[in-house]
Amino acid sequence: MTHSTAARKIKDQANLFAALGDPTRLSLVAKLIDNQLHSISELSNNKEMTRQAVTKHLTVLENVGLVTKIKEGRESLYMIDTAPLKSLQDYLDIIASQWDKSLLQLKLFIEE
Amino acid sequence: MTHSTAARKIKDQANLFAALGDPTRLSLVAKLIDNQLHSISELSNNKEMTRQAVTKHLTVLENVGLVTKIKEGRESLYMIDTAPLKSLQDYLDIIASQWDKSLLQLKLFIEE
DNA sequence: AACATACGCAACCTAAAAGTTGCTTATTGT
DNA sequence: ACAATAAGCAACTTTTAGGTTGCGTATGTT
Repeated sequence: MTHSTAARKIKDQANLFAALGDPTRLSLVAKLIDNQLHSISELSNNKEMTRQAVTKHLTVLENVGLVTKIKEGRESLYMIDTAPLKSLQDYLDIIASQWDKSLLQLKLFIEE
Repeated sequence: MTHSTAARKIKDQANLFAALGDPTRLSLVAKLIDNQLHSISELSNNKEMTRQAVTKHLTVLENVGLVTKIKEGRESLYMIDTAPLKSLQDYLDIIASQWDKSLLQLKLFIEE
């Protein structure tokens, strides 16, 4: 329940970035972006690593809310959730706007 | 010069995410966003870690192009570069739009 | 000249991430 | 019933990230 201090927030944000900070997980997101359900063994195909390794990566993505697991029969199906991605977009927008504001203030300072 | 295969691209992108995937580096970016030059020792203040640790984090940020180092006298001054951030924004936009497109196709499929 | 400040370099430690191997369980197909 | 497929669990190894300590060097200050 992530009790909301500023340090907590920045840590959550960092965890989200970190979840995407791995080539394997990034390619998993790319595969899942078609909005379909994908099983673990399907996602493990064409990867030069074991199924268990892929499972771990999927768990990392799940822990930050980027994917959801649905058990169906003997399969574990994963689907993407874009809400965290939108959160990241907002974060980057804030940084960018903050930067623009600083630039403006710098300009005003120089011209005064 | 990062010879541009698809694997290379996804790795670069992952490195960029990974660079932001640490609370310390995220707070460094927050400090640098004021568009001013900041020395290492200044950036090390109020942090419960050594100057050398901060230096390492700055190097990570520098390696992905998020900051630039300028040597001035005995000081090493860092400034932010937002180009990589914009690249990340573009990346997230692409993912989001891809997701929307998939949703549309799914809707069309269901309705046909 | 003497001292303090700012930093670089390199070796080292430790904890966590990434990945493997081996085994077990549950589900599906024949 | 039997074989094959899909996945979970746990122990283990290896690599890397994050951080410290110690020392040297350059620049600034008095």
